Amino acid sequence: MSKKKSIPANIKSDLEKGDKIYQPGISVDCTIFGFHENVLKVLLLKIKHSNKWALPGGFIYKDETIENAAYRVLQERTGVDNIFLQQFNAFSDPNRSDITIHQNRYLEYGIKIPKDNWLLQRFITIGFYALIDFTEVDLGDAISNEGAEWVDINKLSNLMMDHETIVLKALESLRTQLAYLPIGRNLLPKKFTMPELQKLYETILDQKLDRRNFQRKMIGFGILNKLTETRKGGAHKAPFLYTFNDKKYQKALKEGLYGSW
Amino acid sequence: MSKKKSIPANIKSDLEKGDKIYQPGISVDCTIFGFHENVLKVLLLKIKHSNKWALPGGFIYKDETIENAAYRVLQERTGVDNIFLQQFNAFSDPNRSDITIHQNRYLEYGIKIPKDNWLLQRFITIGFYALIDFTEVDLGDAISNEGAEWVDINKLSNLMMDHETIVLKALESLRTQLAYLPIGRNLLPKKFTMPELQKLYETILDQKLDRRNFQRKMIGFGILNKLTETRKGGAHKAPFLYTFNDKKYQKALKEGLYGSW
DNA sequence: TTTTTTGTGTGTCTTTTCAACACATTGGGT
DNA sequence: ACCCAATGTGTTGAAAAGACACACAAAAAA
Repeated sequence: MSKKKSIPANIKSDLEKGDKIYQPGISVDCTIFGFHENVLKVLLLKIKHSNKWALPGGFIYKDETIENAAYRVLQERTGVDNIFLQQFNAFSDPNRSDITIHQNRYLEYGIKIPKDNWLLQRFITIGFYALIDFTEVDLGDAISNEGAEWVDINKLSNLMMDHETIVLKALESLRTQLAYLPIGRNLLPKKFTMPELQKLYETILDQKLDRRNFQRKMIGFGILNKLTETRKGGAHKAPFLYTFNDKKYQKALKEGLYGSW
Repeated sequence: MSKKKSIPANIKSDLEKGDKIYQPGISVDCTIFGFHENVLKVLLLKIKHSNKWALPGGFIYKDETIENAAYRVLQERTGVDNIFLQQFNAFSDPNRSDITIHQNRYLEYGIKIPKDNWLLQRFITIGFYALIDFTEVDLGDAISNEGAEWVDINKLSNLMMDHETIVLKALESLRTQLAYLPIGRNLLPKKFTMPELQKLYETILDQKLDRRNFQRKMIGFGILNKLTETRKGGAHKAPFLYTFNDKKYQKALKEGLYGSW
């Protein structure tokens, strides 16, 4: 048995008055994608006293939209502002919840959650996925006391509840969107090279692309600014740096990269 | 004042015990698309004692998925079995609800809904869209006592709450999916002609398509069976009839019409 | 300093796809 | 029997996609 610790005020009030301030039975969960060292990663939270991992998620205040709730969660966890956020699916398996997670969380403070407490109800969760510039996130700082880590999308294991399903569905949605929407603006640093952008695409799509055709296609989209600078320091010929043309990028986000039919 | 009518048992129990049997604060709303006389239509319900229209929707039982709830709603309203159903968005504007609609509904029976009743809470709704063979729906039969009507997608008016927003978003999703998924299987009768299929596409996309290129493209997808029969009776050359190849159609639904990159 | 290594920049050719168009065919109307 | 209008089918040129070759530059090795 662990020694009783004093319970933080917000955790206590969530338990006792959560049903008054939150929309009951609904939550948001965010699959946060980041790109680092040529690997696509998702931000996961370590659950205390357990070997399981969870997606950052939260509840919805009675007077806010789910989009706002998702953004709030992202802000709290990453501190980043420049985020692409996209709702993609609601998950509603009646058995998706795992009440032991909540119970263990409060057991730490010597509290047993009453059976009829709102936290132990069935929850339906709205899945969002977010694209974030890995380099702007400071895990130690903005993240809560529970451990947080970027996990390789291909090495997921021990996710709680249906969170692995959610991540995989998020990835599927991202891949689909990649076909007709520009991405990268939020996953890469301000300045980046063409090979870096290509690696990002290859990683998300999980397939090799032809270097020269990729470049021609990307430039054809007309959303890039080629800079005169190059990225020195690499072991070989210095590639040019690019930035996204914000105006045209936004336009492409609205209208799509192709004109459809 | 209208004379009090006796209240149906299920309506009464919904009010009194709805919070016990339904997931609170969540609903599903279905945008049901049908295609008739070269017009894309949605199935709307007339709200009693009001000039407003509503999407068919419903609540979610505590032990069912939202997909199941949506399917249940469709079954109740259309009686049709062969339905393509797709979740596309959750709508969560805190002010989207309109409690007067519920109140008026119960006022008919002389009942005033208590302020704290679950029905008057804020609701978040999950939007589904459905594709249905117009010819298989019998409005008079399966539909509830409130009037139901197929309404031209271009002539929407007086929809309650945010239901017009939901319909438009559904249409947008349908258009997007059209680009990489086969549709038609559920919107057209078993046998159909190429011109009919083309009209469907033109209507959804709201643009003219070249007759010959369209045919080549469709056949190229490999999801059609060309029959030896023709559709006689038209004033001109009899077009061939087609059916969908169910096996290949299902495969295309899973994998998409193109192989992506 | 010179050479080697290797990832990057750019051009060309071929193949495939897409888009525009022309003519023959057929069923019903007159 | 003839005409009309919509359907069936083929062709052609333009555009996009895919495959490939060679030149260049920065760091590392010699």
